[in-house]
Amino acid sequence: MRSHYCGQLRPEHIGETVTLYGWVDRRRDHGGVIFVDLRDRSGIAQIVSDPERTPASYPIAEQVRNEYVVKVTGRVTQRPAESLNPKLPSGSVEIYADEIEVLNDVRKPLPFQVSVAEQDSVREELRLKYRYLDLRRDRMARNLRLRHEVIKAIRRFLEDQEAFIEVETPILTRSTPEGARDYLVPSRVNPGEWFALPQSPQLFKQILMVSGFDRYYQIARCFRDEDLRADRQPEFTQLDMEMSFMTQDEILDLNEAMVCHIFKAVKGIDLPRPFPRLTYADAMDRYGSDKPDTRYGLELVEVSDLVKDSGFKVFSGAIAAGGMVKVLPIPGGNDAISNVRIKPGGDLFKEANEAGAKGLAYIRVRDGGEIDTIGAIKDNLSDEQKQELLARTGAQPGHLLLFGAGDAAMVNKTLDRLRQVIARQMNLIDPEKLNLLWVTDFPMFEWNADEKRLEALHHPFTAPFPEDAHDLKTARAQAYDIVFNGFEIGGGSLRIYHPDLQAKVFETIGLSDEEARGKFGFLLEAFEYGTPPHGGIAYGLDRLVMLLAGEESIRDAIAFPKTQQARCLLTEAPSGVDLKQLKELHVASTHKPKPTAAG
RNA sequence: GGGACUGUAGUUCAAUUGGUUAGAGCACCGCCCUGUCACGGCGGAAGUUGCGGGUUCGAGCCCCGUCAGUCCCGCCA
Repeated sequence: MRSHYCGQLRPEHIGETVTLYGWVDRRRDHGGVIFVDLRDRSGIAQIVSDPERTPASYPIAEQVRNEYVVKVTGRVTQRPAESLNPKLPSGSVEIYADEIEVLNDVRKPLPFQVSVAEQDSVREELRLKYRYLDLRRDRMARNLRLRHEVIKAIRRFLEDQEAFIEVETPILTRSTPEGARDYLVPSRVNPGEWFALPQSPQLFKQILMVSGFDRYYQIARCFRDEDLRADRQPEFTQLDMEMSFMTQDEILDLNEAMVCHIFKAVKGIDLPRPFPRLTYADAMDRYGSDKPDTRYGLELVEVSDLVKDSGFKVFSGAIAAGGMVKVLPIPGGNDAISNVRIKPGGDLFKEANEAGAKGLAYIRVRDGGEIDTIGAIKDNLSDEQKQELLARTGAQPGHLLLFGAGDAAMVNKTLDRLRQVIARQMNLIDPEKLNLLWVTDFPMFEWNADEKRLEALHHPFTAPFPEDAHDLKTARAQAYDIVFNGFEIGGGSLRIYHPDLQAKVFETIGLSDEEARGKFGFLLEAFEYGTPPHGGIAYGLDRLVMLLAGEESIRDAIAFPKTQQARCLLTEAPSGVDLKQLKELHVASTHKPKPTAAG
């Protein structure tokens, strides 16, 4: 006799006598024959009980109701073909039960329907409060198994094929140099001192390179105390990697192989290699984004030089102020997008407005080829300029051209948003497409207008290209992001390993030697003992799983996620604590803890 | 910190735009039928319309506040 947990019955088990455990999905009895659908990882195993053969089982089976936990012993048989409904997730085998034992009851009614057939959308609040039931549902169970398969594929590839080892790094640690708020933990034995939960294992993995573990990885939990989004949780999982003695190209190549291995293992898909590589400058130029969705066209065209001397002040003024004018050409946009939507009050205007644009100039190319546009363009651009515009943007009859004018960051942000919204609305996205690409050559720094200083775009240990190192302020970094269908799923860089270059970078971002020593002196000291050239990458694992599962929220890729208020509805964390606990931790209470549900 | 949306039976949704006893599907309970798979038939129970206040002859609907959830901006290597 074989014993199975939770099903796994397959046609090759026909004829065997098995014991099966699981949750009953449905129960019906027909003429003394009991039918029980048992939830199974691959669908449904059907249990049949015949009271003529097994009279003793009938009274027991009668108790079987939806969601009850049962143990079934019986012989596996083929189901009659005509009884199979191909639209339902039923299995092709059934068990002729000799015995059905109810192992446990379920409280009724359930907070929401869990059965396989009922996949109604349920309020997320309820799903999170009763997460154990939510995870019993097909969709979530599938997502968690997919997550497991992804992690398994990562481990197989990195450990078995590429000789990486996993090293765990501390959860109780110091603040890392990344810019998010830390979660803090008071130290009882060190009054007044605090640990921080890691925002990433960044410093430890670089130290491991100094230690000679030249191929490190970790499935690492990370914490950032910032506001939540559909794709951001305060506690998330990173695939963290670091390796020594490798060039950027070698690192990208290895990572491509890994990503392909994952897609093959969990989706059975062979991704074409190499992945396209776009420089940051190209990505911004063509898409206005450093994580472009290349599943559709709608590429941007800069026309600053063409309109810089025009009488249209919005254009010429923007350029005079150091900005740019760019066009988003939309094939078929003339019909698909009405003026109402572009003008104040319209949805596209609002999108542009939220990105910082004051308005949206446009040109329509009517189906006959004649041009229709706003007055300011009509009056202030010559016919030659208009024709040149059409030629430059490849505009054909039916095109709509939307203009962005102003400082480069705003123009790119505006047109990037419009590009995405319009692609979605005009159904330009092929759901079958899986576009992976690298964005490389990021700038080292970006200007922080609030603090009036340069800031490391990636982090301050990122190495510049050697040929750019003479002028760090404008240098390109040896940094790279991997983008999947418009989502950044990972990013990394080669690191600085020479103290004098590191000092120059600190100087550039206005960090004094003293401050740098204070923040991560231990790392700088470690670097004095023979640091190998090294670099790495980190992937947002939850986000990757979300995308592979076709979900739109990272919460659907995490077993026990937090709400947008960073609360856990299942455990009701965070919660107040006893004053006694606070005293032991040398923490003064200034806020009354919120009353818990328990009172 | 800010903007938007949502909250009605266990659940998913209705409620003719302020009108009298708040309905339906599924789930639940009871009975019947019986190789069924979203089975079928008959019947039943189920509601402080998130909570508090206000306007009104009258509020699920309007106003104010509050709580919770979602999406977004800010924030986030």
